[in-house]
Formats: sequence, structure tokens, C-alpha cells
Amino acid sequence: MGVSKTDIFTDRQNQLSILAKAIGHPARVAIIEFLLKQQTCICKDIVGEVPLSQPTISQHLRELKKVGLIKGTIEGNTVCYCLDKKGFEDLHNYTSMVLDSLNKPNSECC
Amino acid sequence: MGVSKTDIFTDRQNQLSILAKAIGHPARVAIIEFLLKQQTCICKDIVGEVPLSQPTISQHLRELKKVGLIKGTIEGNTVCYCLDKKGFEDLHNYTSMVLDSLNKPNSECC
DNA sequence: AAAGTTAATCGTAATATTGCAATATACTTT
DNA sequence: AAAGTATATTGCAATATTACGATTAACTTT
Repeated sequence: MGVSKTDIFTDRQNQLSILAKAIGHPARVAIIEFLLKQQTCICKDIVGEVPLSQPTISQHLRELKKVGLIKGTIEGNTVCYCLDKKGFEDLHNYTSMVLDSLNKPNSECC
Repeated sequence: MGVSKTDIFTDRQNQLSILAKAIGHPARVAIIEFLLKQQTCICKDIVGEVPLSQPTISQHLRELKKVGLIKGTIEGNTVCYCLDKKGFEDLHNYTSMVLDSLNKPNSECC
């Protein structure tokens, strides 16, 4: 029914899926890419770089912030957004774990 | 409108988002976890392990297969599903790149 | 204070996703 | 071949996501 039955999964499973889902949109990947490129993180101009409307960008930023992939600090008129290591480390650890496991001798298959 | 405007993003941005999105559901994280635990990959019993109906599991498997996170080979009556390194490596390289970039001296922010 | 700027929120339309019952397909065993 | 088993597909209902115009909120400049 379009409902994810989060209650039947472990916290870790839910956490990982939430993180991955947040990256699961090209606009958000583009935003992340833009934030990486910026030396300074005064980020008022993500709009203009990413060809989506200001409300849409704002919504994507909120999504990324909610799951801990970016941080935002208000600076007067402006909001300074920048990447938050923690979320990426979490995902990185996950893929490391999977790959380590797949590289073990006994894991060959198919 | 619920439409992702994939045409305005780069192939790489779309590819990463597609991969991440596939992991962006707890059932699929659970399926991946189950496939990791199995020595053998005769996987008829994901249903039963993951508390969702057979059609739902089948749908999630198709999703994972479509994006290259698992492979499935038909073996008579059964389908042998197992993880596909490539997709995970791709994601792993991405998070590595992001973290490397964030760990550079000049990237401090917020 | 009036006007301008930046970003968030609200409301809403369009589309996508999730989940499952019912059914279909394809192989295996009897 | 009939019955059984494993998996995929179809159809549909419920919910979620995406996008944006309009508006609001909050700060800055004039």
C-alpha cells in the first residue's frame, strides 16, 4: 500500500535505508556534489546551479539535513549548508562490510 | 509532480541515485543482509525470513537486480540470488570520494 | 520604516512506490 | 499427465514523493 512497514525491520536496517534513500534522488546527489566543490559553504546559490525551483531545493535540503548528510547554520539572511561526515561514514562502513564479506573465500556464488 | 527530472542531471548523478534508492528500503536492506549471511545462495527462503509476502519479496528482488546489486540464476525450479559486487563497489567508491574530499584540510566548515 | 533578499512552508497536482491477493508460468515430482 | 513447488506478473488500493506557485518569515539594506 505504499507504506513501508518499518516496525518489522531492525533499527539498523531502517537507518541504512533512510540514509540511502536520501541519496536516492539525482537532485540530492547534485546538491551533494555542489557542496563538495565549494570551498566556502555559503550556499545560497544552490538554486541557480541545480535547475530546480527554490522551494524544491529547499525541500531536498531539508531531506538531506533530516537524515544527517548535511548541516545547516543560519548566518543572518543566509543559510550555510555543508556536508556532514557522519552520514557518509555510516554508509561507507556499510558498503565496506558488504564488500569485505563478499571478498571472503567462501562467498563465491553464481 | 512526483517526476524526477532525470534528464537535467548527469549520468553519474542518476546512476548513483538509482543505486542508493535501491538500498533505500528496509526490506531490501534485510534481503541484502540475508544474502550475506547465507553460505549457499539458494535463496528460495527469503520469503519466510523477511516477513513480507512472496509477491512483495519478488518485487524487491527485481528492483535490486535491475540496478545491479544482486544477480539471479535460474536453477530448475528455484532461483539462486546472490549479491553482485559491482553495485556495492560503485557506492563504496562514491562514499570514499566524498569522505576523502571532506577530510582535506580546506574543507572544514560549519 | 520601506523595499529588497534569502530561505522555509503551505497547498496542491502529478507521479511513484509499496504491498498483497489472485493468477500465471515453469519446472519437478509422483 | 496430475499434483506440487517456486517464482513472476497483474491489478489495484493506500501512501509517499516530487515539483512548484504562492505565501510567509526573518533578516538587511536603503
